[in-house]
Amino acid sequence: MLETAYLRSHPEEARKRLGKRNVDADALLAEADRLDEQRRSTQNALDAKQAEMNAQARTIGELMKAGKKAEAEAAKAHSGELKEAIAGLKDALDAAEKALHDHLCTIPNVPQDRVPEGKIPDDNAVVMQHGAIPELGTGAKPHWELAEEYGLFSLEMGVKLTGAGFPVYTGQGAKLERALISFFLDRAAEAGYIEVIPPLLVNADSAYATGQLPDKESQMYHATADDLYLIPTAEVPITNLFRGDILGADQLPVKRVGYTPCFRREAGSYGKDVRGLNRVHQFDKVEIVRIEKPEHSNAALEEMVVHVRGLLEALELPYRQLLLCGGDMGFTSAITYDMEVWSAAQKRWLEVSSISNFETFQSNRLKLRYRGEDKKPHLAHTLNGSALALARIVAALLENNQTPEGIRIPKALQPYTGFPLIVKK
RNA sequence: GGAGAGGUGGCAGAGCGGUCGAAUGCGGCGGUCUUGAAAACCGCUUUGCCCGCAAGGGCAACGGGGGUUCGAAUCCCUCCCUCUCCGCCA
Repeated sequence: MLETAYLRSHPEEARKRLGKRNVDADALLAEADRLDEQRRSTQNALDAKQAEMNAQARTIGELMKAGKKAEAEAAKAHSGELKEAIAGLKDALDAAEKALHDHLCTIPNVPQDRVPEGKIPDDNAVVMQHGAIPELGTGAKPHWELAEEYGLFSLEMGVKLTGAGFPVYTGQGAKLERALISFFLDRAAEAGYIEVIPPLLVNADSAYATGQLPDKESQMYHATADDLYLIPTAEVPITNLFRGDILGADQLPVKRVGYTPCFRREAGSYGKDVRGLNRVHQFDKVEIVRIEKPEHSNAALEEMVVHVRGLLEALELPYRQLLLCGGDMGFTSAITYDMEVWSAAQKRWLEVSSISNFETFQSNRLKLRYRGEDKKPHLAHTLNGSALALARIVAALLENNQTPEGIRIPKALQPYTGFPLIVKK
């Protein structure tokens, strides 16, 4: 959620930056301005009445103490209408605050200046590309066929247990999954991220604070008996760890990493996007989260990108880095890089990481602050990135490394799998 | 799931319905003293919103919500949470 203070102090900048989104920036900001103005004038009126009320109560207290009963009673006479006025203003203030808040919830974060213009994924900028695109011979198989052949995972088994989109990993496939998780966690630890194993269910307050609620409710599984939500990403519990905190300047930066399964309903998806592991309802992901001072958040973003590139290079996967255009960015982000790996049999790029700087958009809802040089609390910047999302990495690894002898495991991963080659069962 | 206890400032812990945003202790910050440090002593030390260039001022907040009252941290209702014991259990 954007800060009204920012909108008031930088109206032109906000309008310009928001203009890169597929939204009517002028209308959204004008309405925000109007509602904010209304809220403040109501607040002023209420404050004045309450000050009056307080003064009167104090007077009556003093009269009572002095034993001037009659005068005290007389002073009470006026209080009825004051009370009524206050009640009315309170209702008006609640309504004004709610209207403003609801409206602010519909305004996406303002993109940074370097975010490219554009409305669709084709407008994203390719920042860099790394690694040769492998040419597989004829007979190359997509990962879902390889999975069957080598007994690595089964979506059919998942259907029996749960429903579509819940893979069951078996044998070397299960081992590969576990190896990747350990590998990613170890690399993050080396980079200074402290590991966290959070709950997989969160309450509505948490889901709200990181922005999954109210707008993306349909993305999450909801355990209604206890009113808890299955996390769609570790970002939710890990970022919420710091909800409401005021961190000391010496506590920054905060660097956390967490492995969790992620649960997504993915309502409305269909077609080639959902074949095999391309899009599933449950997948494993290692997520890195950072809390930074504003002046350092963009440098932190680049550090995260370098970290993720290192992972992809260690896995010997061809990849490219995109800078998302204004129209394709997530609602809460100020700037996002996507990392995509080449899936050689499908001959397409698969998104395996999204690395974003949210600036104060999330921390405003989280009320996550740090104490600045001036000893006062300021909203911190939050960032996160996948490092990495497992299912699609597995898909690319299987496809790109298939050979007549079996599926080759990248060297860096072999200490974790314990085998250099996936062979037929 | 059953029974009981409790939710106050960073922590601990007070608080007759009337200047209580809140005693006191600890912690933290600044200062005096000291060659330095410790100790001792003195002062400061919550957050949000609003008005203001600032100085400063106003309003709100003692788990959440509602009620009683001229006035509530203090009384009533309700919800939530935590802890202890019992049951069940990886």
